Amino acid sequence: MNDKERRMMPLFSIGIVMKLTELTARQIRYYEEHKLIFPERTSGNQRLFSFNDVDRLLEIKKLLDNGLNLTGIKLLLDESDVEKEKLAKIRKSELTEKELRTILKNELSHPSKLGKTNLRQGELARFFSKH
Amino acid sequence: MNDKERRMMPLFSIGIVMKLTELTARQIRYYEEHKLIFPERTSGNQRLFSFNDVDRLLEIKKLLDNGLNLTGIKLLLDESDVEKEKLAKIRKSELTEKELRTILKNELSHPSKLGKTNLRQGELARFFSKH
DNA sequence: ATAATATGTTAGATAATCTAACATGCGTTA
DNA sequence: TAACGCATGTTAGATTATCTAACATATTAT
Repeated sequence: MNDKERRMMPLFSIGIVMKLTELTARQIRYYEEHKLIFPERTSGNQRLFSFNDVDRLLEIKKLLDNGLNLTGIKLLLDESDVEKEKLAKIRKSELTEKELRTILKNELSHPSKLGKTNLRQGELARFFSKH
Repeated sequence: MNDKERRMMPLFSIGIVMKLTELTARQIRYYEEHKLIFPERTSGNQRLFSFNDVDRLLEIKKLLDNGLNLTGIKLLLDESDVEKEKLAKIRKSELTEKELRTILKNELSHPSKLGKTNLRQGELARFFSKH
């Protein structure tokens, strides 16, 4: 099991997530309803959140504070996810030479957040990592 | 907030801990009853476990497999905790010269697990750390 | 053979969470 | 200004998860 999988493991009940994020249950469910997070469910239909989910909620909270609405936040986070995928692939060298050239070329014409602070590890992951 | 505090944060319901440890609720409660673990409680009296608690449960499970009984396990874990405290103090240089000399002298006559693999970071903590 | 240990199982109570509906405050727009 | 949409609050009723306590059972130690 690698870090990515660890951060995706469904671990936390909504009660804990409320404390970790200082969001209400209503808010958390509303964000799920609008497809900003995708918590797992127990066999009895209760939500189970991962580290990633909590990170995302903290990010959502911050962006709401900054005046964005849910639609904008969804766009931002989705794009951010795409960038993260790219970075992960690059790190693991899963790209062919051609793909890599395509990405880099594209990066030159439409600079994204690839490599910027935006892509550093999530708030909560840092919170719980060891160093 | 440092690592020690993070690992002590009450985060997991008993249901999650059951899955993480593959222990039954009965077993987990029994070990608490016998003072091997000390999970927190919610305001509604439901148990909340920390990383440390889960680590401890995995250790207990392993030792039971190896034929120890709860009494012996408690002794081992308690002693191990003492050693960890010593190590932590040493790391943070919270010891006077005299205390340090006392520890080292004692170490020579009654070698404990100080510094041995026994004191490496807990199973779960490693499980969830980033590298 | 009996006692102790560790765990299973059950019952009944309580806590936590779920969905769905309606309410509210606050900008935005017609 | 009135109507609307968005984000959130609140409530009700149902369901799931967890709790304690008691009794059952299998294995181990005396």
